[in-house]
Amino acid sequence: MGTLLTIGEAAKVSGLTAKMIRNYEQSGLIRKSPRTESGYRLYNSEQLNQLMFIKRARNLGFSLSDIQSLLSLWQNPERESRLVKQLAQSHLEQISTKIAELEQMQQVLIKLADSCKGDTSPQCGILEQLAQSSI
Amino acid sequence: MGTLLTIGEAAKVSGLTAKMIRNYEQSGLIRKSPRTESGYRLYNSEQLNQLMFIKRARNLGFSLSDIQSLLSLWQNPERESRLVKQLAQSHLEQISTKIAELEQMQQVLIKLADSCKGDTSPQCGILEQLAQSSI
DNA sequence: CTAAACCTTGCCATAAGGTTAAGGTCAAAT
DNA sequence: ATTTGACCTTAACCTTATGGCAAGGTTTAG
Repeated sequence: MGTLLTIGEAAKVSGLTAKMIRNYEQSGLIRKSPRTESGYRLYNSEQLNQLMFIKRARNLGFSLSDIQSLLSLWQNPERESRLVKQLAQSHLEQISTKIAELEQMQQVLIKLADSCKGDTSPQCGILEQLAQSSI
Repeated sequence: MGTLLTIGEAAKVSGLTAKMIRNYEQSGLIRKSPRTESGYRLYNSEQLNQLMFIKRARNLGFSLSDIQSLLSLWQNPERESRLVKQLAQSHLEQISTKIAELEQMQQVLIKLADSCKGDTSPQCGILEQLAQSSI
């Protein structure tokens, strides 16, 4: 139960890197971990759960700033789930916006690429349209 | 025909910022522009066309490094259009990959958000799943 | 003549790390 | 007992593509 992991072990288990864990500590996302006499960081299972929480949230694209809020809500037993959902939906909107932007680029790029034969001749619709049109 | 623009005017016309134009010059993307006696940069129509080319390529999500290649191909009358098309298609692949990643996040996030009532109670499926599941 | 609106360089900050350096520590093998 | 190799420490710089600010010079309009 009381197993303590070094930063490398915690990194391996959580899927983060040791560097990320140190960064999260320095930026205040997680509390400073206790150290051995020689200065090695040690992580208990509670802190490991926090690290895995962070890893999962990063996988979903949440910013570290959002994750700070999520961690704080997670640890507050009197939270309102409304605030959590707001965060998630705001993030979802950003994702949708980003997808729409990328799809717009994709459409234009496909048209451009179609207008270029892609052979050994210099003639190329991509360059022509980048040079002239109002894309 | 021989109109010369200051950096602020060139920025306005191209849609870039003066800061970006200076950065592009310093990073070697565009050549150093001529200056007035007092040191102000001046842009002629050819350089303005380059700036607009850059702006359009940025709007399509090309990196500055890609744009360096595109500019070089554009200015080389003996280019092979094949190389231009390769660049565009490689960029298209990156866009598709990014879209797929975002859509994956989107799907998971929608499920998570659905599992949270979003009211004034602390109970929240988003936090629960970030805390436990293997997302 | 002066004040606003330009322009200049240079440095710092962002997000989220990766990389490298220079050095301390620990455990196992010799 | 010592050495080796894997691990840990901090610090500092690199990345991408800008934004922002400071401190100062220039130009233009009133």
